[in-house]
Amino acid sequence: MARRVDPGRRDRIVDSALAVIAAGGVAGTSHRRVAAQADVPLGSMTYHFASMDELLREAFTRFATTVGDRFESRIAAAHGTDELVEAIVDLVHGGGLATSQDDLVLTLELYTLAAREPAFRQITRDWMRRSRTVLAQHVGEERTHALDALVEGLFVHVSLDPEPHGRAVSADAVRRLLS
Amino acid sequence: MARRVDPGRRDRIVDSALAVIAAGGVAGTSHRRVAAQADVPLGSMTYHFASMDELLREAFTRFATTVGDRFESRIAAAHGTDELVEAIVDLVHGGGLATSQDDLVLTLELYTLAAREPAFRQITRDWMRRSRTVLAQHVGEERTHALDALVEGLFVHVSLDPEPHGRAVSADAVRRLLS
Amino acid sequence: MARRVDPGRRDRIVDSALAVIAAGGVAGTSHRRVAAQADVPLGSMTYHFASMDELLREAFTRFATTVGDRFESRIAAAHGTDELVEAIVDLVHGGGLATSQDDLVLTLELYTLAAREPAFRQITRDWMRRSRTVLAQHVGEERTHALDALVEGLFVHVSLDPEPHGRAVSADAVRRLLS
Amino acid sequence: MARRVDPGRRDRIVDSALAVIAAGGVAGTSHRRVAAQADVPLGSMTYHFASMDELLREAFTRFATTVGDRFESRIAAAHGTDELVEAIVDLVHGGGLATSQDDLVLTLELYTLAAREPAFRQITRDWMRRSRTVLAQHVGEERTHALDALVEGLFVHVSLDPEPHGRAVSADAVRRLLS
DNA sequence: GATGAATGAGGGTTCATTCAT
DNA sequence: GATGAATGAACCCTCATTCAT
Repeated sequence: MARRVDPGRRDRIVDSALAVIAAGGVAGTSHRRVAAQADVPLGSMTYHFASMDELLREAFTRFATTVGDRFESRIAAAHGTDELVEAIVDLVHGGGLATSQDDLVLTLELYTLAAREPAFRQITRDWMRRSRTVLAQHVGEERTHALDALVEGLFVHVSLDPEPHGRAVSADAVRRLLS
Repeated sequence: MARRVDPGRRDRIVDSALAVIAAGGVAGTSHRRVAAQADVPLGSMTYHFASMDELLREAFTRFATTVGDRFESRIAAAHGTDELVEAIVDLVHGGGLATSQDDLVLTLELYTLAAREPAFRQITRDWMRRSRTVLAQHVGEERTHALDALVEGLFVHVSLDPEPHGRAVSADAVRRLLS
Repeated sequence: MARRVDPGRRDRIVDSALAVIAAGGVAGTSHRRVAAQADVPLGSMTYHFASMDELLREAFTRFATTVGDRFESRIAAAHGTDELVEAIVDLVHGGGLATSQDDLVLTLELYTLAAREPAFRQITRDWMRRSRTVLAQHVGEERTHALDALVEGLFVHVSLDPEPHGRAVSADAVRRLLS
Repeated sequence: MARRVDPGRRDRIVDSALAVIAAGGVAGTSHRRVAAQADVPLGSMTYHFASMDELLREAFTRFATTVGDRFESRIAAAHGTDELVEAIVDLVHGGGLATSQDDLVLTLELYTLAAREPAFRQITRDWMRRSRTVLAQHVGEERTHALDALVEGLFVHVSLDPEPHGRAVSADAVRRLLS
């Protein structure tokens, strides 16, 4: 059956889990489907991850880290208000918070889990904290809460609205919170 | 067996579905569980609702309408900027968008479905439109997008953050978008 | 797939469970094996019995009742000490407590479960009580405990010993407890 | 990793197996559980014992020897009928055949295996023979069968009955078989 | 119209055993 | 010699849906 030696298998399973979640939601995610996606025997799943929950936690932690990285590098590279506004608008309008519909799905699936289970709320809390820390490089710390929330809201609305509002609307709103 | 005459059964099933979803998520929702919650025979489920999807659509439509009603009545009752700000802050901080953790869960479950399935995106779109229509009573229509997005973002952050920001932060942000 | 109408299916499953237990022990009993034995779809198992435990409880209850019936009718038919002794010796030496090796296996499997789980101890307790009630028709109630225990021990030893003791040994012992 | 040098590991595995069997029955005994109990690597199990069956045989052999030792020393120490009766009653009523509920479980699990598999019947046969040999120090050999069987039955009934009979009942019965 | 009974598919998980190291 | 990693089979159970009544 070959494949007995397969380093990086754990990693591949985590990535496959994210792909499966993006395609069918957490509800549609099963050991069997993830195993197929990762080209790994079914028995290998619970060997590497004690339970489905553990796999989900690891997958979403990786996801939050990835998106957080994009957010951080884009925001950190901005200098001055104008560049910051542009960076945020880019992130919201398809530039980083979600590079595909998959990212939107994953974000919302994570929030949904977080709303029900404390273990996942830890992940979203860390994610939010990190975002605010990055924003605090440009704004007073007391402003980061509202700014981050606005980014959140704009992102969700742009993503879910079939006729989303334009970049100018987002830019104007951001600028108001910064002024 | 009693209960053969049971008007309002459809309604009760829909409400029960929302209760079950709030408790265990869409993923944990099954005909069996909803039937048990509604005290209705299992066979009755597929009789009243052709499929699970149909039941979910109806349940979330009702939910969006209920929350939308609360939003509308609170916003419509406000006169002048100060009252509007206070109304919004109330809604965000536990006053109407979510009267319990259940409402948060239901909101996010709906968004999650909407991100993946167009049929549910229709529900969120109508909900967002209605919100903006209500807000347009106070603000120019072009401002409603950003304002509604901010409300969204503040609500999610307040709800998911173990140490949420205070009312003053929300009030200040709202005021800036209104000015 | 025919077979949609199948009265007596529950009964057949219980009997099949006993057959499977006798063949491979409780440890070797699975829904699959019982379903195959009963010629019933696998899904039918947990429909009729909420859990494996419930099936086991019902199966062993039936078994205890069956053996108890044999014990009762044989003992009740005896008149006078001589006939009673002969009845007991018959029962012990292949005449009723176990009509086959299967009955021995089932008896011991039941005792084993009873030793670990109170739910099954209820079954053995009822069985023991019934035996003593029957014996009390011939002996003072205070003697039934020891007599029943002796029957138990003789039965187990006869059954497990590759070179079991003869009927005379059993008859003598019983007679001593009766005198 | 430590533990590479670990004499007595085989012994510890056997003892752990008995502990696991006592806790969850033979049915609930697995390599994994025994390995965990013995604090031994899983791979070590099939290295030391070719199969589960071999481990079970060794474990139950040890168990039968242990209980047999207790039986022997208690019986051998008795002088005269009165002391013998008291020794037996002690053994039956919590004094040696079972020093805990675990011993009862193990005894019955062994009988159950013996009823189905000849390899284990060898163990019970040797155990019974040894018991009779010890009893033969006090009684004519032809009486040991019935006496041992009575001990067996009294022990099981005392152990499984929620309201077990008293010591006097056992003492009287034993005395009758001795007279 | 309404429902209890039924079922095949699939769920997560545990397992004894194998094998490369 | 000893073991961590791996796996395919089997485990119990839940499910949406169908169907005879």
